[in-house]
Amino acid sequence: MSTSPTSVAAAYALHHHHIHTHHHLHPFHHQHHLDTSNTFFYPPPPPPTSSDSSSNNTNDLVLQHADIKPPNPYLFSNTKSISPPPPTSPTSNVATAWPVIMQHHPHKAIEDYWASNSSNYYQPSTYHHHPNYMTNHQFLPSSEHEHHFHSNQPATSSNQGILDDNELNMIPSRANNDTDDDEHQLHIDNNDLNRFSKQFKQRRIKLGYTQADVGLALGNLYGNVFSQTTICRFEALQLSYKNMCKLRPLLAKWLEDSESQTGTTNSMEKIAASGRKRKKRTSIEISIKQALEIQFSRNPKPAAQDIAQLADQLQLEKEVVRVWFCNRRQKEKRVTPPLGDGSASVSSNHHNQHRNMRSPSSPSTSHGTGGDYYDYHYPTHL
DNA sequence: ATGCATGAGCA
DNA sequence: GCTCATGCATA
Repeated sequence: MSTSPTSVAAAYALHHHHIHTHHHLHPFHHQHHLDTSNTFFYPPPPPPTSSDSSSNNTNDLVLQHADIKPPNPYLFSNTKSISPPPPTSPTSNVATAWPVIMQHHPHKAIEDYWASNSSNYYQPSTYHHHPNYMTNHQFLPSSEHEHHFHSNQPATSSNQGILDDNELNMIPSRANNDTDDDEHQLHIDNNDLNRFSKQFKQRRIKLGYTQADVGLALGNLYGNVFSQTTICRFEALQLSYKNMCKLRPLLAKWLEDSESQTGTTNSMEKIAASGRKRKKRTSIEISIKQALEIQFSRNPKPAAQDIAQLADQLQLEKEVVRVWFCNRRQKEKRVTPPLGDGSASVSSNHHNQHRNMRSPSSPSTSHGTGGDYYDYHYPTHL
């Protein structure tokens, strides 16, 4: 909150080219859907004051991934298709294969589900089904790295003083704390990410771009667009460690390019909606959420049967409950996980992930801190 | 900024 | 059915 009212531009353009070849002037102009809140505000004339004091260390940010190819002019250029982006940089596991994958293969079960709940679905206005949309899944290594997460940094509160302006100091964190050897490396990365994300946000704002703009720009650069949500989460370190690492080089490059060519104009358009129905977001009552939280603290991975039962008790669809748990688990894996109260910590057999101890005081009671959303204090559960 | 959702890929 | 990346819609 407190963000400028214009901060959210939830429109996406999908007119990026896929790597190989063509581009196209996107045929879609989706003008509606610019509902009130999601207005478009395009990069206001970047007040480029290059050499901003704080940016003295520009390199500090953009460098690390030397693999990233040099800046290109096609940033934000709507009309163009630039030549193929770097298909094979290391970082590019991220941007390599760009199959235009757009086939839907509906799972039978889902179809059935839809059929029986048609009223709960609507036509999404997404670019997901656009031919140029690509998922990043394909080039993702594979899921292993489970053990890389627990290094949670006190992202917010602990280092408030930081980056006030031109400070680039590093995050205090547990620098000298060499508890875990194998984790050592990770901490470094985490600090790096932490610092980067902050700087990124600062500069992004300085350049006058919204999170949504950045997402679109990445599409121009690499061919794959990202949503405002993703950029937001990146800045807030609310992505998995791996995901953060994957996006960092892309964002670093964008930043570099943007800062170098101030003044470029750009235009982005949203593409038309298409495709399939999307389930309406179910709103789970706060009390129900509390119950779910309690269950989660007891067993983050309930069996199908448990889910069914829970769903029944809570009067929710089983699928909703299942998804809730999936999302909840994912949340635990973010670089900056939700703060939970110690008492409810997950049992988990594998190395217990230390949650970030952002505020020593923990929370289970209603404290006025900003933490809120998850500060239900588990009422002695069932 | 974030809650609930989708879908690919894997087991 | 899970994980993981990602996003629509909304608070």
